Amino acid sequence: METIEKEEGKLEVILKAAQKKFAEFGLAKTTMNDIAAEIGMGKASLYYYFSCKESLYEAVISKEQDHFLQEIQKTIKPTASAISIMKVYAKKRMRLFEYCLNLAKLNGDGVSNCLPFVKKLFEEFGKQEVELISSILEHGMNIGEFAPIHPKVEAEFVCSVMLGLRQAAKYRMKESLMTKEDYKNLNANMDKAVDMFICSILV
Amino acid sequence: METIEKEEGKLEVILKAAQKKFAEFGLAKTTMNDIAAEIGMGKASLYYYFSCKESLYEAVISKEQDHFLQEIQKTIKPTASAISIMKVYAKKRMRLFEYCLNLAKLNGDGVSNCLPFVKKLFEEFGKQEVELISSILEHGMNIGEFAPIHPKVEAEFVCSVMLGLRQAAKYRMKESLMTKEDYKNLNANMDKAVDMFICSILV
DNA sequence: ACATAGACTAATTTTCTATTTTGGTCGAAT
DNA sequence: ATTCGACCAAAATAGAAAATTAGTCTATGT
Repeated sequence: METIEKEEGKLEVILKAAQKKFAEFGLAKTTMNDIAAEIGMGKASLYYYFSCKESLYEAVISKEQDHFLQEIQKTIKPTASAISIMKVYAKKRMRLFEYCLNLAKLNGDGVSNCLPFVKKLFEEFGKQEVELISSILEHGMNIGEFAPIHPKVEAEFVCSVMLGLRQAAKYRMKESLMTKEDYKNLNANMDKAVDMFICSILV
Repeated sequence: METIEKEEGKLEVILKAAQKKFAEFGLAKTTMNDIAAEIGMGKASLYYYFSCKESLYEAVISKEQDHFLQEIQKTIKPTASAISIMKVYAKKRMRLFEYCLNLAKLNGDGVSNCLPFVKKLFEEFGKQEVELISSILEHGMNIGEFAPIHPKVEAEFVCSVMLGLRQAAKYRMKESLMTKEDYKNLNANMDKAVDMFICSILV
């Protein structure tokens, strides 16, 4: 029995095409045809794998979310100091958003004018990130780096600041698209904010 | 020669009506008729005082801006510690936005999908606030409370965080309107962020 | 001159309708 | 198990018709 991997599963191929098209046009402006055409398939065939457009979009977001959280998890070594983990977190978070474009869009566009199920996806991701940061903070408390705090409360605060800085960057930018310069500035602000936060909870 | 003040100037009356209506409906959805009707005037008469709708809106924003900056200036006593000034600033800023509704809207709504002249108004206000905070930080440096920093850079960072937190709050809120609870949370986050910031630049 | 407003216009917005596109289904083919 | 052409109903789009609205001009009273 040979497990040949020359071909990735069809599902994977579809997801990649969908990821690409959704990132390019957004959920509303991407048609099922766009996605099918991208991989030379018939539109109807997509419905063999996904019950509807929304579920395909959900799968794409889920994929990016998993990738995001998995990559972040890698940076968390129980041996490392919580301080350095938090610092690495901020940096890696920014870099990951460049790959997880749909996730980034979810964080960048307003969530008020979007479908309820998209809002749910965003909130779910937010919750998971709060959870993750909570665990880092707890780790820091356990090894005596951080003062006794409410991990969840503080994690929510940090997430608000990070989300906010991204929004503020979009708000302030000159063109309708963020330039390299904008990203550089955003990165700097993120690092600064996280440093400040860490400083504020040191023992 | 007697200076009777029983009647406020017509210009003032118009500005108040415009402020009210713009705050209620926004720039686009407020008609010159709405404003004129509010004070029992003919629409055409407004054009005796203001050349166009935009200039009337500008005047309203200017008025709120002046009020905002003037009120803030009051809190800055050269004798007070820069630390306390910054803390008061954060609190007063939030309270003032509840009165300067059009200014708050400018800060709350996205600025990307609006007229260029509105974007300019926002940027101008932003600049003035950066200037103001800069002066507070410099004051703090002069009296030896704050470490040697670049006041403008730090001021811009604080403004980004404050703008961002407001945006994040809008992002996270359940309803399309902010509840008392949302405001309470936003207030807490603002205070916390400013405290953190102050802490980060102490000598 | 100072203020005000009715009547008017050009431009913009809104509304309504005809047309196309798109999400989704089904049965046939492979 | 997988793919797709043909089809449908719903949604988006486009374009013309109708209604609002910003702004002007002139007349009128003060």
